[in-house]
Amino acid sequence: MTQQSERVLNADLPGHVGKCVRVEGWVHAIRKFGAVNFLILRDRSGQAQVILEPGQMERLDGLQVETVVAVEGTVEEEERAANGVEIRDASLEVISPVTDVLPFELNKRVLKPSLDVFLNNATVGLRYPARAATFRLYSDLLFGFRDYLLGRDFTEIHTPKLVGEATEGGANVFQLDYFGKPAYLAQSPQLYKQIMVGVFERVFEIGPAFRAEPHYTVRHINEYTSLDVEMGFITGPEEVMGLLIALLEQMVQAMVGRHPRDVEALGIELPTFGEVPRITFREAQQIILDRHGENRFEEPDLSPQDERWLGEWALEEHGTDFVFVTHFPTTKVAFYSKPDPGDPEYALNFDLIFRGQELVSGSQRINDHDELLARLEARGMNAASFTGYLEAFKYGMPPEGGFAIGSERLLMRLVGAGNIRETTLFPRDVNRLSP
RNA sequence: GGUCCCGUGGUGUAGUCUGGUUUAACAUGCCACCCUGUCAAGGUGGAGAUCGCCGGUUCAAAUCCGGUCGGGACCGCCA
Repeated sequence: MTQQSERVLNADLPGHVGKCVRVEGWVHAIRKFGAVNFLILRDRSGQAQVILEPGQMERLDGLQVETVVAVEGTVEEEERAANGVEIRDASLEVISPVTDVLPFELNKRVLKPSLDVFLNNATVGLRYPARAATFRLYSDLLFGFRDYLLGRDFTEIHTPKLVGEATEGGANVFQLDYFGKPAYLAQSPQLYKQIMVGVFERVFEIGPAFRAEPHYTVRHINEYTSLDVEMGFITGPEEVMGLLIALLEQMVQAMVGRHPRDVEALGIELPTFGEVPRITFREAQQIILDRHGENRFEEPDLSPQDERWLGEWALEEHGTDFVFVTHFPTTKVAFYSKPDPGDPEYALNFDLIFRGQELVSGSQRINDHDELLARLEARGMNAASFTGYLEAFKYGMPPEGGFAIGSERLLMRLVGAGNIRETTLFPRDVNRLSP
């Protein structure tokens, strides 16, 4: 049995100058010059340049890029190589040959295929370095999310996605057959996370949310990953909003700290936080009237155009990429949102707009059992189907509140993607159920 | 669900408005050959598309009309 060198990652090669190493990865590109050939090898850490003599080059005859290979050779300093080193005197071993031509080029500066073609071939398309980098940063954002919350005594939970009742009412749920009974895919962990405040005070969940709405927009998909936070013993929604901003700052820091080269390579414009303005729904409408001459006072909610305008306002007037809009009409918010005691027409809720798009919504919740019951009945909802939820309030619930971040939207806005499907690994939309 | 746009080699586009010198063009990819420093390599040559599908108008359709399927954008709704 021949002694096999231990694998070295491409990014670590500069620390192995003069040594014989083994690298493994995918053939990203080949540049043939007859006598001397360049092989660009890609692994999880990055790319490396290998010099292949013609005899070694022959081993790739008939094979395509993305062939998986192992290369053993000597690391040499080389100014002309991309990261200052290259591998010479290399011997190449094919680990997994590729004979089919790729559906589109992965080794060009720009990715050419339309989004539809890309997504139909996402299994290989995601290997495109910039796309892989995007999702590496997504992982960092989630790390930052966990890191911040665990550090503040939050408990991570996972609540069921198969539920017997539609979470918040409405018909926009996927129904399925559960041993002969109707069941639904959870549209939100909302009710369960509130229940869990009664156990842990502070909880969070990273999990899927399913929405059966047939929406055709660049910012909606039918399965998305929701970043849910819920906390008890709050003094008001302001406390929750403060935590949200600090949390987002840490998430961005995690991204920059863990993969600064990806941040740079993707040309990410880091968000400006500053003092995030907090305006009420009515104030937001006034701003739109003042700045754009559009009277929105009869509208029960903000339109996408309104959100874009408010994003511009926040940037120009407050130098921040964020703006809170609070106190939406009580009739418009979810049944569990607490009305403002000072003006019950409006709720103690908030939306956070990031770069002109709704990113987070949250509120202080009704924590009084009887008030909750009355609210359900006033809305014509069947209180009997909320028995388990209501029980948690019957047996003692502190003032509490929370929010949910659309994780793919956050990533979309950070990397400047034009469509949420670009920041979802395998998006589920009205027409797409595979891959 | 409403409105509007788009389907041309593997991929991305031009050509469509104003039907006919279009054996459908260009780039990239693929194949072959040349090249000792590329890094979006370069050069020469080659293969690859009955122009989404069905029907209609016409002497003639990628081009005009109708239907159909597929894709995209905006609105509604939301994260």
